[in-house]
Amino acid sequence: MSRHEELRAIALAEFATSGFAATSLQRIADLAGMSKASVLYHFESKERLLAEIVNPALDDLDALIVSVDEAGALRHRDFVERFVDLLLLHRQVVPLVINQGATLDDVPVMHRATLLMRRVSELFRLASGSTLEKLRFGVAFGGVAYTLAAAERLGLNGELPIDEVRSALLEILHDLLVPAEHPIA
Amino acid sequence: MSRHEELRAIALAEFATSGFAATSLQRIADLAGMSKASVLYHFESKERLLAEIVNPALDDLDALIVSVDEAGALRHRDFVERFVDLLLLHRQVVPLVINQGATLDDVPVMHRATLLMRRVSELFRLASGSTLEKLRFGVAFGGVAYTLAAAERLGLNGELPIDEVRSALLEILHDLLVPAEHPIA
DNA sequence: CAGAAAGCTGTCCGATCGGTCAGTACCGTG
DNA sequence: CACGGTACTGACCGATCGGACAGCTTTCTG
Repeated sequence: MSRHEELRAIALAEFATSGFAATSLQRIADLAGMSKASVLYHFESKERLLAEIVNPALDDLDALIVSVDEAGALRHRDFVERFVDLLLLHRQVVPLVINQGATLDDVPVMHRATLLMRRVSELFRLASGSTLEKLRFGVAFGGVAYTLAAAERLGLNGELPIDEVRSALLEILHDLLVPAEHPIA
Repeated sequence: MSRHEELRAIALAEFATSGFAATSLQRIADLAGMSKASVLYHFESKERLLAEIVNPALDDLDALIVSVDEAGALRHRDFVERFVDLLLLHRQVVPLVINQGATLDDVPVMHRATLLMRRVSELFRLASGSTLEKLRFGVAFGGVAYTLAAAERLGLNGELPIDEVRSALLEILHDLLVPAEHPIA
């Protein structure tokens, strides 16, 4: 792992657990065993460091949305599965965006995240749905993100087998997001 | 509304939308039309201000938990309803605790919040359940909290009728938390 | 070996942070 | 009128923040 990637990994872990504003460049430098000035040699600013961390995940999300747009129709079951895989792949970035997106929406990369999440919600055409449907969407994705954040924070990576988490999240999300398909109890 | 209460309300709104660390005493003072020194006259420290904001909600949660303990058994449906009402009553505090509890758990009042949430999870005996059950709990409460945070941030208070929100959240939470009672589709 | 480039650092800067303190204006009460 | 508390303020403090910059090594390359 290059020094550049190592710094990105360290910063991501700190941003996700302690918050962007609360994580100083000095702390990142200490964890990496170098000086603050060296961190700013690799990344021209703290904001740029954040952008390089978050953008890859947003790129993947963008690609997923585009592929759905091109397909013309949304196959819920299929989308939920790919979405969950994406969340798991970028599971450290998820809480960062979810928990601090509101606070940092003046930062370009976080604004991009907000726009992408809005497009996801429009994909489900739930933005114009009933209050219940809107809340189902919010609870589903907010809930998954929060759960991943908590798991990440408590270090349950080893304790909770990731494939179990995957199938559980799939079931929960499917229950919440595809209400039309499951019979009323 | 006394000056003291007014400051608490202003600070709560800022803490919830911008975060505790990112909200300076100077900003609170500006919003209240007074000097920073005056804010520190009313509240001996920034942490104390946070505590006075969060503790009333935690007191209510504590009382709810105690009443369940005394009842001996947990009636899921009943508890969920009272819990949702509590979340709605303190809906500005919820995102504050959920989103920033992890970051600020060295602050006593936030640590108290963490302990109380743990007791709630134990109430459902889901802490020792399967991975699926653990995740159901996380998704449910994380999702509700995130949704309330988003609604608060986007100013949907007027747009989303609160009684509609209440019944919708009840339905969603009940679906997620009382899986044994709803027949498999 | 020479010199360019990359990696890294100590030092300094202005701004802002939470918090302290002496002092001031206003208040109801004797 | 005098006075004791309440509300409030400007000035100041040390610490820390993100960032700029000149200069020092190390490494790569012709």
